[in-house]
Amino acid sequence: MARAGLSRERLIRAAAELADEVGFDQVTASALARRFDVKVASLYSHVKSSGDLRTGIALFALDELADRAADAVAGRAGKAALTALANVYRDYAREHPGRYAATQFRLDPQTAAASAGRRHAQMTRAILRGYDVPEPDETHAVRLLGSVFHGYIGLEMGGGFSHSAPDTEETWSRVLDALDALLANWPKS
Amino acid sequence: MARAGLSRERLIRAAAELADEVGFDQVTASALARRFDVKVASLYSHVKSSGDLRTGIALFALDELADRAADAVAGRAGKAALTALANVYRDYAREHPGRYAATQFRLDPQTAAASAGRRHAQMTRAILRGYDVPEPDETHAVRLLGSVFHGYIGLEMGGGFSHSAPDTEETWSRVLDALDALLANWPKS
DNA sequence: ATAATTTGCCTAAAGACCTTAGGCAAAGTA
DNA sequence: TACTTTGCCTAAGGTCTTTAGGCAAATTAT
Repeated sequence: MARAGLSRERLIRAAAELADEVGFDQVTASALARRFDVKVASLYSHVKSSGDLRTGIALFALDELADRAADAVAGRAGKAALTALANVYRDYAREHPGRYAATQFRLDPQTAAASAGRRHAQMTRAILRGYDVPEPDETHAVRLLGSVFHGYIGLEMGGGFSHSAPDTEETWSRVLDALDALLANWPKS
Repeated sequence: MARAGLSRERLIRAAAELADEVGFDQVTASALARRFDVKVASLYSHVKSSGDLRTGIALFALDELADRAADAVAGRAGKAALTALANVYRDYAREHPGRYAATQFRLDPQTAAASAGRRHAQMTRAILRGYDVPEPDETHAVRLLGSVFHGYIGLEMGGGFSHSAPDTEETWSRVLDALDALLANWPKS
């Protein structure tokens, strides 16, 4: 019987696509097996468990997203960099909702440390260099930016802004303006 | 055989407690049945489905949280109100992680409209009255506050701030300072 | 080229969960 | 006390996860 040519890489890639189509938490070993026209048990040679599969998607997405972010901030500074980074996150979430969701999958500390998480923090930090945020406050600012991006995207995708009047594009740009202003006049501690 | 005295109310209450103990997405009809020492099928007279159960928890949590929020903002204005509201959310998330998670469960528009969601938006809006945010910008500000609260709590609970230096309490208070300052000098559109 | 080994996918099976259908006994009503 | 309703039960079919053991295809060695 011909082989299907499975591999951890291919499985995770396909699982990421599946996540975008049906939602991250609907990603199931069975569905993935079906997609490869293979029996479920066959996946277990390549992936330790269902959780391991999810972890794989998360790491993949984190990495892909970090690559895009790095591209976006390269050669930009100040508000241009801020906007570019923010839009990368938001666009990624819209384009690849499943992968974006995977991005928030809780990883154990080990795995998290080895993930692209650091790169993300690093990039946000880089943006602050275009502003006058004093060094000891950097982490606070990084966390604030992370919160706003993550929070806004979460609410927007979750339909939290659905039935209110002004469209979300405008709010988004106002939010970025506000963040820019805030970083520009960072309150002296 | 003596009856267990199930009811939709009791089931949802217990499910909310279960959620806090094992996590919202580990809330399962089976686990709940076990807790009542009852067969799983018995739940289906009181609850339409597993999803219906989750919806129930979500509505319950949304309501409980809105009550706490209302208490907190009552008699306060300006920064005091802002801080109080923000802390209600954060404290609730820490005290009742499962219920807080339920709060973000995606409801269908019908159900969402009938939920306490409006009350939440209303309270955030009320806080803006202590600041000079022009009326047409209110929605933008409400969304920004929601994003920051939701985003910060999500990252903090998800361990996103775990292995960085300054403690999260300080960041939190700096974030609230920043929001206060931002609302106080809301940029003219 | 053939033999030996490794690897990949399969079948089988057991456990957990969800959900529906139909039954019997307890609670509530006539 | 007889009748009706309601609550929890058993039974059963379906999905998903995971482990164990087998056979055949691919790879490597002879």
